Amino acid sequence: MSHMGYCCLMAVDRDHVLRTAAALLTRKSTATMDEVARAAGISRATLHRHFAGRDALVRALEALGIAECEAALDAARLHEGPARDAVHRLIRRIEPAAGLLAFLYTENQLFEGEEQNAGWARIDERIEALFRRGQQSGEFRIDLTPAWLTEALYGLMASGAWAVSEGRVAAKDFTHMIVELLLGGALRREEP
Amino acid sequence: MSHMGYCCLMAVDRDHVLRTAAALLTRKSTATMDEVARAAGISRATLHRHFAGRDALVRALEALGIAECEAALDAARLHEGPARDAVHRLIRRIEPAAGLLAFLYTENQLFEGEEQNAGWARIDERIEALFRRGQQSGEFRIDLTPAWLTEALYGLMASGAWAVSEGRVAAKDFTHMIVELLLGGALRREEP
DNA sequence: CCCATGTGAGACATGGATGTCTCATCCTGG
DNA sequence: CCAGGATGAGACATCCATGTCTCACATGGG
Repeated sequence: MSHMGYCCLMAVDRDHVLRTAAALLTRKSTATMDEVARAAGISRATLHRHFAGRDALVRALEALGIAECEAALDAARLHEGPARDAVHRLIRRIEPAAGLLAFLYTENQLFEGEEQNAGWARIDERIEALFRRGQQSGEFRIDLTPAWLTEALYGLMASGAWAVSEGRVAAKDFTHMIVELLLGGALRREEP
Repeated sequence: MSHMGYCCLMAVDRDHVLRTAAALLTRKSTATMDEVARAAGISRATLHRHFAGRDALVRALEALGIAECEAALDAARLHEGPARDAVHRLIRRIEPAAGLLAFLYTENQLFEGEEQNAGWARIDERIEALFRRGQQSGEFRIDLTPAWLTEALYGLMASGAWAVSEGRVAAKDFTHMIVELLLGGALRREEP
């Protein structure tokens, strides 16, 4: 416990702050650093000690989102079994992070010129690969590109997260609504 | 031409400014008033003469978006013919405004407490009615609520607009991608 | 016990966007 | 030609979020 630093509190707090910030920014993406701090139950000074500025906070949030996404990707074991079941597992696993992802998704829309975190490219690639596999196995229709299906998945997750947070959709239906809508469109219709 | 006011330029310019601002804010939602003005080819002073502040501009943009939406709703004649064809017509008609709608959709997410324009409620209701009609006629599955289908339509339009603007999807495929994905999910599968 | 570290509260300066105002210019219609 | 409205350029003042710093406190370990 010597070289680990002062105490174990720092890492714990950092994670707690991060998750609180994610929850707040999901609802109000323009929240002030002060609001973020108060939401986490700490002062603005302490918040700034952990994350040097809003940029750093958002970047940390991005890293968290990427990590949770990749964890979900791993846990869903995308290359096993039918692609449609893999999509279902993916969405189920990723649901807890949907709010954070929605925030980051819209946030990234205004990064325009700047290069974005390479993690997103890896994630995009893995999801696209899943849809491609489904197309090659004949499960998914081929007139919708994997890139579009991936983008649509992001859009539906954002819509779903917002709809839930505004009470237009029950939280318990989240996964079902998204899976059914996305798969119903992505699955090739069975011929009569 | 006497009581119409000074000259015809003002109204024309107002519309031009509005559309330019819509195009810019669609790509960069944090654009400065100065950037908006320069994009429209006018000075910040003149922009401020037409729209007293950013709030007023966004509100005007919102009114424009609502007007275009309702025009699309009218033109699509939602209560005629099969519901699935009506959905197709709606998306086709609404496509030109998709970028603006995407901007307003995400913008509205942070209006949190404030009451939002009643126009959105009317539009939501008309779209939900369309999905409800499709469910009652047996065209659409009933396990996805009209509210969710409406929300999903917004989300897919936003995703589609962004995907097109970033070159991940061809602009000419916009309507097809959205209609096929949404309807494929909303349509009841034909029993084998 | 006493010191070190983390923290909260708050002051202060800074920067960026915005609202407002003035003035010179331009154009157009009478 | 001339007067009035509209515009562009720019100067300011202001507001708000942010970055930075100081100081007092408390808490826990040596």
